[in-house]
Amino acid sequence: MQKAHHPELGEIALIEVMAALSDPIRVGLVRVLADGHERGWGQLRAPVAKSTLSHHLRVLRDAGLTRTRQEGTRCYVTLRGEDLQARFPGLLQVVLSAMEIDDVGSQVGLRDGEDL
Amino acid sequence: MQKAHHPELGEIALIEVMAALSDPIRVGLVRVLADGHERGWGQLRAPVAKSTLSHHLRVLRDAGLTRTRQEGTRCYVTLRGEDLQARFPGLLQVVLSAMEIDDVGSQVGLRDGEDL
DNA sequence: TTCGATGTTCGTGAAACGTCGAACAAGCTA
DNA sequence: TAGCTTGTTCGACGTTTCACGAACATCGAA
Repeated sequence: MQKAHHPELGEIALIEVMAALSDPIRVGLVRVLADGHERGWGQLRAPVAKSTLSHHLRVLRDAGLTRTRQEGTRCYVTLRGEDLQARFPGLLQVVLSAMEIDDVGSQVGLRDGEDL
Repeated sequence: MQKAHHPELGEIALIEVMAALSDPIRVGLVRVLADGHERGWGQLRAPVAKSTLSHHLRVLRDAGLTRTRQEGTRCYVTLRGEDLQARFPGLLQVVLSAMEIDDVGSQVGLRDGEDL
């Protein structure tokens, strides 16, 4: 499909990261990806239309939170855990903990019983 | 003037906190307040009209990040550092560090040479 | 009481956001 | 080739956000 711009490590901006994490759907996606496993696009289950999901994944990518890889017609997405740790140490960890405390984004999950 | 709703500790929502922190002016305000000192409204210097500043301070208050106290015609604002620590441990610390790394919100400061 | 200072609220407008369905592009598969 | 699947892109729409100036309310000072 196309370019899919990923920001460099040094280009990851705090404001955009925060903005990306201020939507429940996106927070849910981050939570699903938090185990570090790469996920196929189709495994993700969220209560929105596919165009909307595409939009949210793009916001996450543009903010530098995730990396998208393409293989044939499919996309795979991963959390940029190490990059985030390098750029803003501790941020991801703390936010993930906070997500659980507040139970944000639980509406997002994986298809059926896929866990790992 | 009026009510000025402050959320209870348990009502502080992660999504709103993140949303509040996704604006440079508000991040700057948080940074100024990060030393824990209470600040008079008039000490704050930000490149926006006063009605806009009022708006931002309201967003921070509604999100549970700050507490506003009134005395006569003046308002004083403080970071709810302890409450935040209790609700989302480590979050504020990490975000403050990230703010410095990315130098966000440096356009906001205190009037003249006021430091403490 | 009158004035000035301080913040809030209101009305407005521009921009951004979240959402959707439809149309499109690209790659498998038959 | 034709058709299916997958994901992106494109308006469109309504909501929310940010910004401003003007008007208002409140209090302290003159």
